[in-house]
Amino acid sequence: MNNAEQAWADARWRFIEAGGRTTQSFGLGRMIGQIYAFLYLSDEPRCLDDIADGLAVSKASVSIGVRQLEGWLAVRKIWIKGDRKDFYEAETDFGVILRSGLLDSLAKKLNTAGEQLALVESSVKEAAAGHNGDADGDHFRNIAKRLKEARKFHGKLNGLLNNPIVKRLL
Amino acid sequence: MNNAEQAWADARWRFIEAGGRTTQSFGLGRMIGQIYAFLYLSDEPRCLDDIADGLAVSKASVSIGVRQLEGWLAVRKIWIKGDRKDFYEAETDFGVILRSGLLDSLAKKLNTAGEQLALVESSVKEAAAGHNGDADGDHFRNIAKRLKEARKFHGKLNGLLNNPIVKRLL
DNA sequence: AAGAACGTTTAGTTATTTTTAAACGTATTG
DNA sequence: CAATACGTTTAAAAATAACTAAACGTTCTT
Repeated sequence: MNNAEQAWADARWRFIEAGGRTTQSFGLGRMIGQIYAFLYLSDEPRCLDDIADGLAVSKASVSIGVRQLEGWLAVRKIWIKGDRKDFYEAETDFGVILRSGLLDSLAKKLNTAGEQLALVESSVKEAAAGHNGDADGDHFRNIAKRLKEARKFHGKLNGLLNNPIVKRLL
Repeated sequence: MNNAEQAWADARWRFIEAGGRTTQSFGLGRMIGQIYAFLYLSDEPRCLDDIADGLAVSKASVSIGVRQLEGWLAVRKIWIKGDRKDFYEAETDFGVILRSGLLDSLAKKLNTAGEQLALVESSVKEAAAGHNGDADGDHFRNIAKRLKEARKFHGKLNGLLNNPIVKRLL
């Protein structure tokens, strides 16, 4: 391998590692980013073994990671006739990934958070009702007020995530 | 503890746990969400020991977690005269937290990702230049094209994060 | 100045997550 | 139908992250 080739191999590997660190920092695990980066730097589809070899990890890890990526539409399964292997290629349109994959899961998390808010809010209202006029009542009513604000913000965020203008910007 | 009180204690604890799970799912760790939820349901500032007792964890964990939360402006240190303890209260304006804390760190991550993109892009361009006309050259030029698109998207995202309209919506 | 009350750091432990090797199931080939 | 080539599952190992107890350094109190 000559100098130029080595330089490219180095750059490529650093990019893959950076991808891994990035997804890691979002709590998605290292494999996800590494696999995606690997496929992103391939202009032709790759099979599981290619990926596993390329990243020096087990095929099992790749199998799991690839499935996750597929769920987010970050990666696409390619059928090559005459070959039994599953091939994968990276979705290069980040807008698709963001909209269909990541923002979706964000919206879901936001939703369960909202449910928890509603639960505790109704509970604190009940508590407040049971302490009408006394000092503890003030305590509960204060908290109820906060929770109401929180729910308002929750709605605002939800709206933003579904805002067509914002979506268009991606 | 009577029935109503027990119901409130339960709801409260479930809320705290849900907070922990939420931050966990974002890769921020469980403590962060639990501490924040605890303070959020207190209408008066709490010291480290209060929090540690309330969550049944060590003071060391709380000390670390609280510092993290402070960095995001999600929690504020309160000085109560005549008391040497540090008290903390939750920032109840989620807009502040999002803008000053979370989006900031998101922007930073986006930025380092952009740097990596630029690095690998310049490297692939060099590689392409070294293979002018041959088949490998096409390979490199294909990848270069992708990376250019990626950088474009990166810029778009960056713009969105700094978009005043979006900021106003929070 | 000694003692007590803090918050922080750190070294070690525990818990969790990630990764792997091997077993497995299925489809394909000879 | 036996052998091979796959992708997936799973149980265990390895790596990582979270958490704690104890030691520490400060600041306050007496």
